[in-house]
Amino acid sequence: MVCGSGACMTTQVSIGRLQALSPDLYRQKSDLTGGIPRTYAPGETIYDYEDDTPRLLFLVSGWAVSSKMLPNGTRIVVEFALRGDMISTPSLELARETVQALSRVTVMEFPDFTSHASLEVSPRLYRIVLTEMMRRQARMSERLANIGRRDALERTGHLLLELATRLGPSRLKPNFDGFECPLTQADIGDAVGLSTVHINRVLRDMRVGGLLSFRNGIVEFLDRHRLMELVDFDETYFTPHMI
Amino acid sequence: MVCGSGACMTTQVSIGRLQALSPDLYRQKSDLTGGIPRTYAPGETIYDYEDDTPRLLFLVSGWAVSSKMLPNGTRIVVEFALRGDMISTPSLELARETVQALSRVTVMEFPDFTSHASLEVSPRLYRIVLTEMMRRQARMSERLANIGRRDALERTGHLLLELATRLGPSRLKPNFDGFECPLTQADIGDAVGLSTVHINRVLRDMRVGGLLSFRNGIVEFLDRHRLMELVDFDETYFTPHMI
DNA sequence: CGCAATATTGAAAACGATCAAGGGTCGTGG
DNA sequence: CCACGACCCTTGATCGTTTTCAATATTGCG
Repeated sequence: MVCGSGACMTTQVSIGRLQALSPDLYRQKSDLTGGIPRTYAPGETIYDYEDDTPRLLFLVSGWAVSSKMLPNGTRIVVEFALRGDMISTPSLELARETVQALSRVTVMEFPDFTSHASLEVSPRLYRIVLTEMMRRQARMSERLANIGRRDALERTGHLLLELATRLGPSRLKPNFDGFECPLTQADIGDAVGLSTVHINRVLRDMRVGGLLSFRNGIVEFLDRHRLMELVDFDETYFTPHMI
Repeated sequence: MVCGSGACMTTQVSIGRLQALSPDLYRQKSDLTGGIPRTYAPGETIYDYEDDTPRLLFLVSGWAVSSKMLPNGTRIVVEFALRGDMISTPSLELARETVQALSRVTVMEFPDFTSHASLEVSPRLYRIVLTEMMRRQARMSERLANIGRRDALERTGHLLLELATRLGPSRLKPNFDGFECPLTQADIGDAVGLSTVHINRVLRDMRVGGLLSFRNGIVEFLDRHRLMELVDFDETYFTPHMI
């Protein structure tokens, strides 16, 4: 479905790179020493439940998608992972999810201590993993609500607003309300349970309605306030804990 | 939405009761000593993110539902919890979920060690919580796929087959393939993202099609094999890890 | 420059929601 | 014992949304 583009490359991750994480995350995650940094190109598979042994992966920069294929040939996106997110746990194996890079991505890789009873693990490390899993569950719970009980406009609006909120204030240009977004319309459709064609129509309606524009990999909120009202998006769902 | 029927009652949970858990679960969960047993009547609220302080709750017997209300007035069911499931974590607070009893229910309650950095916690306890969260994520991931990429028949078929698989072999009568199910059609609709009316029609179609019957709180598989094929249900998704 | 992936639009059809009305069951109180 | 209300189930008719199919741009990239 997504064409991989070569083998995984291992690189050095400089301190500067790690500090691309927000201050809070950096303080917390920097406890995770001994990880192996790796980078992936867009389209590459980072983790595949079928081939790979469980390990812990933290996304340092870039976008990744965790999805699964169904027997009927369709795909469902379980979540889009952003910098700071833990993108792999043994649960992905249970859930049969595959993680792929959507942009150039840097991850830190750790051995999966949760499978080895013998490993002595610091409570602090356990706490970090637990926290990440709780946040993931909160995101999944929100996605469930999105797909299950909202119409097409609300679903796509919610998804893009969620991503904007999780990314934090944009640093693209001054006075620009939006973000760089490597998703295709097919990705969005697979995330909100709609066909690609319909995502296209919904995005057009939003554009002509002066709500938001998504072209050439850039999402711009033309009127974020009105969009939030229209899809009734509650920002406090995602702040401050979930970001 | 569901009328509570009185205050929560605290009772003794005999060893016999705890052993209602499957052997594996019992062996594992019996490490959890010091919990407080409680029982709830159908319709009672077990945990409400708005009122309650985080704590860990394990379902010993009965059915519970974890759901959330959306600003647009609709409800989404995040999961149905069965015996052995951990039904409350701090993530429910993030995700704004409420847990209610669907039948008479017994739970074991523990303080939430994950919020208190000071608490010395055994790695074993951490492991149990982690395992439960992984299983919950796997279930949520499956529910996401169900709602997002399947039609009405497949969704309801999958849900009922999943519940049957998680419950294990029925002990109702010999040669009976089915289970006692305290869900209403509205519960099912809120779990799979369909209207109550449509759930009703789908169940009728399944009944007249000789696939399954759900009447008076009893789900009976009239032809489980054909149903599984029709909705292409892959049992290995749920066995053996997830049960 | 050319190919492959992605985006765009229209028309027709399928699917599920909604509205409306009625039926069954259970528990409670007169 | 029956009447009543609450809750849940059931069915028909209609409406609206979203899917599907098909054809045509457009974009990105080697």
